[in-house]
Amino acid sequence: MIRGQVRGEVRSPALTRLGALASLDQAAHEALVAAMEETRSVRVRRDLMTEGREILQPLLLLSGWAARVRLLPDGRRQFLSFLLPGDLIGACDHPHALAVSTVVAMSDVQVCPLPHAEPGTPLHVAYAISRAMDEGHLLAQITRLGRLNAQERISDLLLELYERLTLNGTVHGNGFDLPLTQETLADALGLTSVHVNRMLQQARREGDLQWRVGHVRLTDPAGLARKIGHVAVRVSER
Amino acid sequence: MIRGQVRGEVRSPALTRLGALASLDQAAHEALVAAMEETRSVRVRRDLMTEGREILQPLLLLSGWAARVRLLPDGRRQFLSFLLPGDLIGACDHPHALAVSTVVAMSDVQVCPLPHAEPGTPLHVAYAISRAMDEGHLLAQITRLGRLNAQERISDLLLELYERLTLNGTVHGNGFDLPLTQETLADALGLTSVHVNRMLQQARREGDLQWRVGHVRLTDPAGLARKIGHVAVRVSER
DNA sequence: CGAACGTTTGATCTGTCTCAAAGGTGGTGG
DNA sequence: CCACCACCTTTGAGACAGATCAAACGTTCG
Repeated sequence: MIRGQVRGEVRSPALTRLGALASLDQAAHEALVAAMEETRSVRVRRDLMTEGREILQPLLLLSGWAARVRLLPDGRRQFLSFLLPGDLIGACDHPHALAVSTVVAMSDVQVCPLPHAEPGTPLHVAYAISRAMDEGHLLAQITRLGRLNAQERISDLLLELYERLTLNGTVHGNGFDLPLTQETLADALGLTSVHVNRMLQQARREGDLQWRVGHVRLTDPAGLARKIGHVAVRVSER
Repeated sequence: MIRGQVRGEVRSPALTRLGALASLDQAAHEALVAAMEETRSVRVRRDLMTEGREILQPLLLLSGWAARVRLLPDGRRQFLSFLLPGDLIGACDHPHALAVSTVVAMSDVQVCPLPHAEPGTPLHVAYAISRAMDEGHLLAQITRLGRLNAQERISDLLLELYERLTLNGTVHGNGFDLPLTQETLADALGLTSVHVNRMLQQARREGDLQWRVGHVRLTDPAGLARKIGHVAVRVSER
């Protein structure tokens, strides 16, 4: 149990999230502190990992947002998923693993090497759960793109982000910072920025949300979820 | 090394694939044979796993096709990915894992419990690679739905299936069996069956492929890949 | 032979895209 | 403190890819 009763330095959204996935023990705490010694900052728009290149070191995202992205030869761009504090980056466990997607910083971010976890330990469990949730988010993204209309896509994604950020304690009064432009949102949702703009206006008119650059507030997350049939990702009991 | 020089009973597309991912040793071979003792058949359209329910036992798909699918409250359906012989089903390693998607049999299939693999063994590596490829396929699906048009989506998916089936040796003369209707294809590609039909006709007219119920042949896979900018999933060196 | 299932066709409609330009807003330097 | 620039957001008009609805046509198989 590290949450709260530990020196200030290790309190962070990233740790709040990992602690929410599994009750971390002393060993986990030590591994985290050790890894965080090697924290490094990466500027917005810089790549953290490149598709097709070997993964030299899996990372833990400590602060800021990143995204997995794929670029088509003709310039089309598709964001595959967003990575938030506490998310693992490039954690796969076979030798000479290649990154299956590029990971780019959506804001200035801090990352550290992924703390080592012995099989069977709480931290190891937290990683497994994190990976399972990641997969759940990819499936949600597929469903969004394949079968939801523009309006639903936007609400569904914002609800996902709302739920994920709630896990690491950075949602306040149903609002949260989101370092995305309407253009990046569009490239995540398979839409154009013009259409995203119009749909956001409509959502505001209907009172579903408030938007200003870098920040959204959902008026009534539960109600919105009901309205569009959104269900949260669940990967283990309770 | 099991490929080929082993009793007939253990030659199968599923094993060919696993052997292609990592050079399997005697231990792997024995684990596979043991697990296959408990092979069970599942009828087309039956569920192999249900979203939100605990995964009692991870499975190995031995023959036939399955698919991960998500159903929306109003009846919309989205196929998330297809599972082919040699693919793992529900292999995640945290306690009380819940299935993040329903898995349904697209044809009559055979499955067995996932053979046990010790960390560090070839079979374990094969599983890790298989999971990484699975993730790659999900990312490909996201890109298809988000940024490709109808024509490209169809070609891209067929190319993926072509490449995956090549891995387990069931492609002959650039053709392969595919137990999908135009309707199921549509639900995988985020289109309507009517539109899939028209785009398939166009592809045939352009000489890209031949289609008959349950079977496709790609005239020139490499050329088609070039034409639409398709790239195969790669997760490790070589 | 009939029923079930999958494919094909036609006509019309609409959600989203495209292109193009104007309006806001925040930050930086003079 | 103002002027300017870069970056977002907003607006309008028109075009098009793909949806919708409805019906007919083939096959396969019991």
